[in-house]
Amino acid sequence: MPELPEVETITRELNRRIRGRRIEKVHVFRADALGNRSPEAFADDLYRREIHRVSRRGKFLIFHLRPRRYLVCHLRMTGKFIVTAPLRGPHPHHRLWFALDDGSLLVFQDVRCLGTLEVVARLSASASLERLGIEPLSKDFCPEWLTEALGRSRTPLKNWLMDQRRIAGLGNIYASEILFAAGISPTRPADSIDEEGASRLHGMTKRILRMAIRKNGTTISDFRRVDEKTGEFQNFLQVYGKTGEPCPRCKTPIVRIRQQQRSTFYCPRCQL
DNA sequence: AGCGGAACCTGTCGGC
DNA sequence: TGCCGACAGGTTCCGC
Repeated sequence: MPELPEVETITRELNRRIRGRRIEKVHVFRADALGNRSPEAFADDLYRREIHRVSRRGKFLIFHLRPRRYLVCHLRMTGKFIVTAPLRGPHPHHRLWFALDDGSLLVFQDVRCLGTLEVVARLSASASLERLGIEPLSKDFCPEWLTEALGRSRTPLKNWLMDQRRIAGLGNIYASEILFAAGISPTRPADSIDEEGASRLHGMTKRILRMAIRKNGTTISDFRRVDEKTGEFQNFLQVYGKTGEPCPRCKTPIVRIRQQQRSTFYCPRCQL
């Protein structure tokens, strides 16, 4: 489900809704997300800590707690955080409840149970965070960095963009959309992109991510905001999921191919 | 280094 | 109606 813009949307909304709240109780209905951790140990780690703020790194959501702990979450395909008034009982896909000190409920729900929640004392103790590459909306992500990094790999560009060890936060939707906007084929080897192409790719990456954040992310089926509203960027997609539809630029039918067991959508005429 | 394939899960949809 | 395969905003591990 969520890529950088969706996680950023959730981060901002959680900051608005639950910053400063204290966790009074943790209910675990299904513990898949906790890995090997027992629900009791997990709950003990969080008990009575304050949610000081929420941040994002790549596609990870990070709750900064006081006294100091970090709850590091990955929503994978179908994970969601919803803030609601107290409920009588869990809905079928509710996996955890965090009861907060103002009476509201922070719900973690996840249809496919692929999401992960981890508590650490220092962020550097999280192996998954340590693996992540550059933040595409940071100043460090510049055309020079991109040109240099692309030159060191022969991987097909779409795969390259989705590798979280290189750039953190791009997934299947935005990789396709960025490549379309930049007019570059998803199958081109990374090191075949010249400086001008890298510069376009850099510009479109920033532009599309920013626009998607402004539209509160993309809802195809599952993604929901903290208040259960959908995002709006699905109305602005140019190629993702548009197999057979005319390319918005040249009217050539959009094509779907498989790369790394994922669908890639592109225009075979505009993207070279 | 990097690919394909499978695994982790559940749900939905289309075809027969 | 019901069964089966394909597919889904993700990541990781294994073998080659």
